[in-house]
Amino acid sequence: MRTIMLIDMDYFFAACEEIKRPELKSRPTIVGADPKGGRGRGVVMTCNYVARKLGIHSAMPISSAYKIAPEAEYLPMDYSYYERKSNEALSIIKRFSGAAEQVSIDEFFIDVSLKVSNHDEALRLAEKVKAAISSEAMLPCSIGISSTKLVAKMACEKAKPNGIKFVGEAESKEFMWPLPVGELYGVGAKTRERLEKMGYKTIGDLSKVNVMALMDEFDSFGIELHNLSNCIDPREVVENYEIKSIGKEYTFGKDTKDDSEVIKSIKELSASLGKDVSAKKFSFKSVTLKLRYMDFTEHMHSRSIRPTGLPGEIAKTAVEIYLENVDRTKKIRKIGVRVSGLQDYKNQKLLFN
DNA sequence: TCTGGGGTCCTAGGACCC
DNA sequence: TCTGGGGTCCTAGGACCC
Repeated sequence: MRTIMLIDMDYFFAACEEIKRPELKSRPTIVGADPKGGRGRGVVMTCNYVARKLGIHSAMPISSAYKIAPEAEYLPMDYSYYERKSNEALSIIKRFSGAAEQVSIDEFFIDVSLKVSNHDEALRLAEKVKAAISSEAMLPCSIGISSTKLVAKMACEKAKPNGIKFVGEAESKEFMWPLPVGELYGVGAKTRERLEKMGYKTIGDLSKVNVMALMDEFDSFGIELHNLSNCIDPREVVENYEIKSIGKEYTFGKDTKDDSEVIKSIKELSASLGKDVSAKKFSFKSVTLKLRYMDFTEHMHSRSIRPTGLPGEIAKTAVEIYLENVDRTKKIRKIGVRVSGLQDYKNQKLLFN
C-alpha cells in the first residue's frame, strides 16, 4: 500500500521570526505589509497563534489587523531567510525519505511506502521527522499521512497546529465526505459557489453526483471533481520540480496614472527580477507585464523574445509592453513583471551574444 | 472595509507549418 | 458551393494554492 506524508510548517514566516527573536512567541506577531498606522495597503502574510487567538489570519487586510491589535509586532517579509529555513527543513526531511517533493516554501510531500508497512510505523516515522525538524531547524510542523496526496493534504489541515494525523485508505471516504465542498483541495471560492448552487454542500454530496452531470457543468474539471471527491488520486510524489517562471509585483502606495512613476517602478521590479534570474542562471524567452487598475480589473500582456539571459532585456521589454497597452483612462494600483520560458543556461554561452 | 506577492495549471482562439 | 487535419507556439484570461 502507498503511504504518503505531507509535512507542512506551522505559521511558517512568523515561526521563522520567532527563531530570530524568541520573545515574540508570547506576543501577537504578524508578518506582512507595513500597517502604516492603519493606512497600509497590504495584507497579513501569516501570523503566530497568539495573533490568531485575537481573530487575525492570513490574507486579512493589514489595516484590519491593525484595528484589532495595534500593539502587535508587525514585521516585513525576510524572504531569503525563510528560503534558507525551508531548505534546512527539506534536507532534514530527505534524511528520512530519500526524496521529497517541495510543493511550496513550507510544504513537502514524501512517499514512505517502502519505509513503513502499517499505521503504527507510519506514525512513529512522522514523529521522528517532526522531532528532527523541531530540534534541528527549530520549526513547528504538522504532518498528514494517507495513501494519496489529496487525503494526506486534507489530513494535515486537520492535524494543525503541531499535530500528526493518519487517515488510512479504508477510512479516507469516511474522513472526507462530511467536510464542506469548499475544503476539497482544488475547489476555491468560485467553484464552491457553483457547487453550492447546484445543491452540493459536502464532499460526500459531490461524490455521489453522476460524472456526466459534472462534465456538463465543468467540462474536464468535472472528472477531476468526481475523482477527488471519491478519494481517487493516483498522483505520485515527484522529486524534480522545475521552476517555470519568476516574477515580481508591486502595489503603489496610492493609485497612479503617472507614466514616469509607473515606468520607474517597472524598471525597479525588472532590475530586482534580473538579479534573481542571473543568480539562478536562467535564460528566459517571454516577458509578461501585469497591470491591476484601481477598479481591480487585471490585464496581462506578454511578449516572446529571442531567448536571452541578459537582465537588461526585462526592463526594456516590459516598458515597451506597458507603453503599447496601458489604459490611460484608469489609475493603476499594482504592476507585475514576470519572465517565463526559463532555461538553465550554464552551458549555453551563445545566448549572451 | 479592503482586498499582497509568490507561483501553477488549464482553456481557447489564431497564427503558422506541413 | 466548398472551404482537411494535426501539431505547436503565442497570447489573454481565469481559477486556484500558500
